[in-house]
Amino acid sequence: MARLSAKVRREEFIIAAARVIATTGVSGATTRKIAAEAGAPLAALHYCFESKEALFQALYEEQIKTMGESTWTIKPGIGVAETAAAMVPQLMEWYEQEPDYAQASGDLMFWSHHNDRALAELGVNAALEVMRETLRKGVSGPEERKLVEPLATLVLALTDGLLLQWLTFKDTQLRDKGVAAAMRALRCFAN
Amino acid sequence: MARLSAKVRREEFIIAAARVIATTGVSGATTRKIAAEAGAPLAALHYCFESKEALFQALYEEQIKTMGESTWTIKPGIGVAETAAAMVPQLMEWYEQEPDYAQASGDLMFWSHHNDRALAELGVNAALEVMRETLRKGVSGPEERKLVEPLATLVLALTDGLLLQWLTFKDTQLRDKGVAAAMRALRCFAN
Amino acid sequence: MARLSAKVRREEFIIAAARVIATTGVSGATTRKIAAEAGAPLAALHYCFESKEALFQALYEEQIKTMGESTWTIKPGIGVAETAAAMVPQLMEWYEQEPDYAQASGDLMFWSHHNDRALAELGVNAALEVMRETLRKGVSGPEERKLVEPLATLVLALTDGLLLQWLTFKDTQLRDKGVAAAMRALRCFAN
Amino acid sequence: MARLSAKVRREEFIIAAARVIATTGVSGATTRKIAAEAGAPLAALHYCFESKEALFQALYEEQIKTMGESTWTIKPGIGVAETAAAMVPQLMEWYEQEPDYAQASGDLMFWSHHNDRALAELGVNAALEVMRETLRKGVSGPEERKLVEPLATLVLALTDGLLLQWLTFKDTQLRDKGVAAAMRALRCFAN
DNA sequence: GATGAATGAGCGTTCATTCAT
DNA sequence: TATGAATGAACGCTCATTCAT
Repeated sequence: MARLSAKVRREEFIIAAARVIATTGVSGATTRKIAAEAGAPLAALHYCFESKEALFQALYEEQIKTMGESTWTIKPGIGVAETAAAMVPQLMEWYEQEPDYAQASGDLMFWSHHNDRALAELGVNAALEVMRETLRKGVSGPEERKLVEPLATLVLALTDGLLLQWLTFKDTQLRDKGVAAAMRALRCFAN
Repeated sequence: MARLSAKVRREEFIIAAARVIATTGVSGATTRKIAAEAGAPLAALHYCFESKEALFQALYEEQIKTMGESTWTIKPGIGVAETAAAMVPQLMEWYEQEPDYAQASGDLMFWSHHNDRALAELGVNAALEVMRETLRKGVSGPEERKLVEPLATLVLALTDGLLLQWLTFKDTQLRDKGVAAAMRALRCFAN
Repeated sequence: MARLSAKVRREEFIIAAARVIATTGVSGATTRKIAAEAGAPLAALHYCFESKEALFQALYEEQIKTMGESTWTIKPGIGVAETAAAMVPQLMEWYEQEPDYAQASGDLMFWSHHNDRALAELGVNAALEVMRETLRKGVSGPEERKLVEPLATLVLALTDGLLLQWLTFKDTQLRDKGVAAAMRALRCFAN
Repeated sequence: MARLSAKVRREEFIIAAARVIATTGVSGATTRKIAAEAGAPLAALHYCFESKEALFQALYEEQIKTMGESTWTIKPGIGVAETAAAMVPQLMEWYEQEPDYAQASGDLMFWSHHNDRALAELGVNAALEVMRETLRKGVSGPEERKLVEPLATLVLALTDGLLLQWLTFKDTQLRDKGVAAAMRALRCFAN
């Protein structure tokens, strides 16, 4: 019970941290604000996490894990071109459904550059791996295998880039045009 | 310290701010660190800028301006496909030559999301406009005009996304593969 | 520093603030000086009070309360004339016994004019009410009731005015002459 | 011309200081605010005055001088009682006509306690002397001479005290009642 | 185990003042 | 002489963290 409670508390702090970072950025995300957002006493934060940095790491790691566990609606063997194309709108949709996580994820990406390069690399590598795995599921022929790697890079770059534009404008129309263009680019790249 | 024109001083603070942000991130970029990096007394910072925030804005605005003034080696009338393709390596090269500005620019992009949304939009809009203008120079036929807009979005998204990967790994080989893939994607998108 | 109840700590800061204000005036009463005077770390001040202003308010409010709780040696039914006359030396004596509070009280009176007018009015109203109440205790006949209000004003004005002179010269002889004159004026005013 | 200009400038700074002190109190009266209020460059203040303190002293001295030069409408030989009584409303009227000077004067009185005791004493002594002189003009018989000293003390104390109440409430009715009471007290004191 | 109390370090900013011209 | 430029010192305050209970 106590063990569980601690786990639950950790999770609550992580969620609160995401919300606060999404609102104020990393530089404005103080322990006080996070504790308040979590509805927990300030000292509890350091009871659950060694430091604020550790909390941010945990959040970033969780976001990486979440991305890995995300379910993609991909028809197996549909071909890498269609698979890659299908990934873009699905990712962007997830960003829209979880705007706090999307925003915080970007903030933490840059934060990790300055505070934990290994984690930063882990994050991008994890994302790349997710792309690869998903693409592999769609592979329809042996010669398509060679396309998995560059497509993974492309899909990640495109979705990151489009996320930036989305976070800036929050403009659905603009986003959809970008998504359509990205899909077409990926399709013809792979054909 | 010798008497300097306010303009020179401002510029020095801006350069120092870029370096400090590139090293520590926005959250670690304190006025004292920036002043030390600039070799100036702390009070001088507030003599030149109303606030730390104003300094960051000035830096971000300058980066936007710099991007607009960057010279592209584009052969006029070469066609939008080739133009778009040519832009990717040129931008990435600039990022490599100015790593501090590249890193700080990313940090400030997210910082502006939380502190000055108008500036954030200005930044992305400026970048998009640069892409459009450059693409227009390469337009070879009237039917290519329609491609300028989606290509601008794509080039920006791709280069932003590749910058993220580059900032994370600083791996030249990886970057070149990404650049090659992006170029191919853009070429076949436009043909 | 040992663990202290928040109440005790607050009180210590208030006393320290009174001493510092009495010495340096409000404009010289910095948080650092007050904390040093209280023998407490600077951060503790802001743990107990929201701001320096809040500490000053608390001090001023306490002084108002203290004044209300002060015990007057008044024989009931002695008549308003004698009561009013008796109040002057008693108040001046208290000022002499608590010179820091007397001085700080004057400083804060003017400080409150500029920072919290409501508090300033509260202070004077509280003082007036104390005068009224005390005078009422001395009332010996129904026709004296009408004298309570003007006497309250007069006693307060006279004691404030004499306090100013006392704070300036700290001259006991001078003060006693002033007190004697004030007593005579009040006596014959009421007869 | 230049000499005159310097003199004029000094005067302008003094007037500006009075206004700023009246508005913000001594603690909020910064050199910048005063210079701005005077419409003069900041450095000019230190060109005219050795320090901010010197400016405040000059202001306080001028206020003392002004008080000495104030013209009283006193009928000679009317008797000390009537003279004293007549002084109260005249002073209060002057306070109403020059609210900034009245407020600043009070602030500076307490400021001088902490920064220049000699000046503080000078101020009160000057005020007392003004009271004495004016009272002497009204003396109607030799036996009234003895009343000049205590009356001077009383008039000053009463007007200071009433000023405090006036500055706090800015309530004309209340002030007039206080003035009436003070006049009656002075009259019967001297008869 | 859980938390209110406490704090050293450092924050962004403003101050009165001086200096170079 | 007159002033924009410049600054050391200090300001009020908040930070992440620890400690006593």
